Amino acid sequence: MNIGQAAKKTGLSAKMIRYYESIDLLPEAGRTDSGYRQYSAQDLHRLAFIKRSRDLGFSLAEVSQLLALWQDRQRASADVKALAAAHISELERKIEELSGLRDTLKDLMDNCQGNDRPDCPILKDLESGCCH
Amino acid sequence: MNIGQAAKKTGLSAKMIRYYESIDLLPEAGRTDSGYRQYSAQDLHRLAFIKRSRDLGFSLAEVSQLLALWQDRQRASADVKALAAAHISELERKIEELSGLRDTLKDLMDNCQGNDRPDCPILKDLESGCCH
DNA sequence: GCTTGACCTTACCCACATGGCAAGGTTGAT
DNA sequence: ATCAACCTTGCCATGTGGGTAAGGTCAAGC
Repeated sequence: MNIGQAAKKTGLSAKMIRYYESIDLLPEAGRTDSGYRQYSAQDLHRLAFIKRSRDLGFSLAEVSQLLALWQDRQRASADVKALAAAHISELERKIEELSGLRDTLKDLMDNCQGNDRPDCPILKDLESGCCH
Repeated sequence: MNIGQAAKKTGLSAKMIRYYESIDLLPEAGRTDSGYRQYSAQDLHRLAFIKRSRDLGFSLAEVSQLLALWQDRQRASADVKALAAAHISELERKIEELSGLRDTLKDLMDNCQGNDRPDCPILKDLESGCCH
């Protein structure tokens, strides 16, 4: 199967499949005589694993670790669970960070008339950190 | 005041101050005879505005718009409020997205024993999107 | 056999916001 | 004079892609 078909079947772009190969997330694909990459059902399986992992927000470095665990029949499920837990922690950290920003902005917005006049507590806050 | 001092006072790095100047977020700084950039209290004020805006999660493009409104004495506070509202919407979209990922991962984790054995529902999920 | 269009290849440049490093000039204090 | 601490510009890197160009290949239709 050519790269375009593999891309369609997995939801990845051909570009990204080549990129993953270039950073050794994928082994070098087989080639036809004319140099076209060829993908087997097993290759598609690996690509789909990557796609799903990315969709769940894992970084490529994390995907690399997950792939290693996936391939390792001696793995301990605790290792996978630890990776997932670390990722969840990171997600929660980001969620907290963004929620804090949202709350701050909401407070500022609620105090802003939002009319034709220039007075604006949002701008007042933004300039407030200044050098006094 | 030299760039290092301005950086310390605003919490920005000297590198970023130069970068902001290069992308016209800042006017070209004054220079000493030997070429050192010089910053006035007014310059610091603008830098602090940028810092605070960045800390609230606005992109540099949004900061640019905020600066324009800040400088415009004829501005309507509604315009500032609209910018803030758009940013809040974006924050909430991201929060929802991350929360969804977190919930999915939590479900998977809860079903994983996390022991020495290789069986792992997390890996099973990751490979599940495959080509059948 | 030739053309055409769809596919493939590599190799660049772009984004975002920032960090790092190198090579060299300036300043101020000792 | 020297030395440290500052400044300058310029280049490279990050991570996860998108775009685009110049060229090779393949299959279908004529």
